[in-house]
Amino acid sequence: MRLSRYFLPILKEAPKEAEIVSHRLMLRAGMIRQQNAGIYTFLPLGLKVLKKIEEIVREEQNRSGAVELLMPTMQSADLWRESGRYDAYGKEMLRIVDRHERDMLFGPTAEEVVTDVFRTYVRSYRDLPLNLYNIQWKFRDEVRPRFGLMRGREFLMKDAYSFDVDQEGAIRAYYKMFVAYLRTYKRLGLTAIPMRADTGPIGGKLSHEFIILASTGESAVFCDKELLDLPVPGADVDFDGDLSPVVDSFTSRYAATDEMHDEAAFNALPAERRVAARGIEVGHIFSFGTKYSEPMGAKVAMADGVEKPVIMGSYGIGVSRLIGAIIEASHDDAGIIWPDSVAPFGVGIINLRPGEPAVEAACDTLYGALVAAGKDPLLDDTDARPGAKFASMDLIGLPWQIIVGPKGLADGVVELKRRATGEKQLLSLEAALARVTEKA
RNA sequence: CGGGGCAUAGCGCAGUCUGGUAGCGCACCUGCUUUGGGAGCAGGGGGUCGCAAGUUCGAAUCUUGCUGCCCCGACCA
Repeated sequence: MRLSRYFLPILKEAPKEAEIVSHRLMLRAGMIRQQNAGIYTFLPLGLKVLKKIEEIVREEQNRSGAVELLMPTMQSADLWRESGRYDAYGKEMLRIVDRHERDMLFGPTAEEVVTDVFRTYVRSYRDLPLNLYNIQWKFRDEVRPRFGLMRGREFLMKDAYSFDVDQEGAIRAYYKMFVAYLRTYKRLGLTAIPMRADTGPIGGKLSHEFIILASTGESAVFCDKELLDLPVPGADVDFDGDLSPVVDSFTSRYAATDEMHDEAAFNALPAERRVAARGIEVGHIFSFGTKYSEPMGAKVAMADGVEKPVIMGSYGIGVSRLIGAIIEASHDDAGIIWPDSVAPFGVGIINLRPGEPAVEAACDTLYGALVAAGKDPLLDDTDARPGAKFASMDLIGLPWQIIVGPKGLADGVVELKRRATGEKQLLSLEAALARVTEKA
């Protein structure tokens, strides 16, 4: 993409409503535009990041064996009356009456819809296990939306739902998601720590929040330092095999949010392993048995011919929230520092002297080669001054910058800069290209 | 939902206390000079001062009501 033909409204000063760093940087970098409290337009740059995160989430869900579908944003109140949640949910649910006076709602989650889909088609234990997921916009009419994308009212969520014949199968389904989540966050450049979560009135031990550490996190968290460096399974992990060693390696170490915190257990750790920090919740998984299958009649015939309600679990990742979370975890004074996996463009090329033939030619060569290599470059071909271009490129945080100017070209070199480290080196065009396109 | 704050040009702000018909920086447009870390000079465009009533000869400024947004707390991907 050539910047002169793109839509990237960069702001020098952040609007005053933005307080936390990720919100400020997203507004300044022209990624989002607030339309209402907790409701945002995703501008082109923000949309590119959202799509990249979404795709990584999707790949890891698929790898674990979950199957994607797409459920509607508008749901019928009748389904929610079946589960008993229509009255229970409260004001967070946005309720709408259509032209025929039918009660509708903007889905805050999709247990009811997915259970309805399941009961319509699945009749036999032989069709299980099954895990259905979708990546869809949700709406929760939060009392106090805040922190930009961290707590919006309209947000993009991946929500998966598992169906099993027995508790043993449900645990297996839970473990698959547990491992898929570890892999997902790892690929996003984040260190996420699973923490035991309150299961509420449903009970059961199977509930974890995935938390990333960031000073601006919403909740206080406590954990064993060893959790920060535990190995995460590779892409070759066998999801049909025994995942409990992996899960146990995480769950056997102390980790809790403040509401689940056990001071005594925490203090039993050696002092140097105690981590007390702030955290951002980026995922939540739990197993809830027959809470929905029972009242909604989602049953399968067992081998003996008797019908039994299925055991369910649900697994959420806040996809749009992750944009904010990644920025909270990865930025400096100059702006965002994108992990390579989610960067909106792979490489930024700065043309310091648009209109000068040698510089233009070098930029065109780089641009063409990077496009061919699939690196999706952004070429700043505008006539802004060098300082402004450097500042903008640092702000939007692309992993690599190639700076092309007449002085360097006179010596046959361009400057290659790594955004994360600030490291700069003077290289020939070919060497810079090779460096940027080599496999990480 | 309790507590606090803000609303003046696209963004950041001054002006409000003490009423006299709106200003600064950035951004934007034109021209010239400039060009390796947010350029300089000159000229220019853009605002029903959140909305509505009221007080007054006169309201951004005073009064009342409303709306929107932000922050702290309780709750959530």
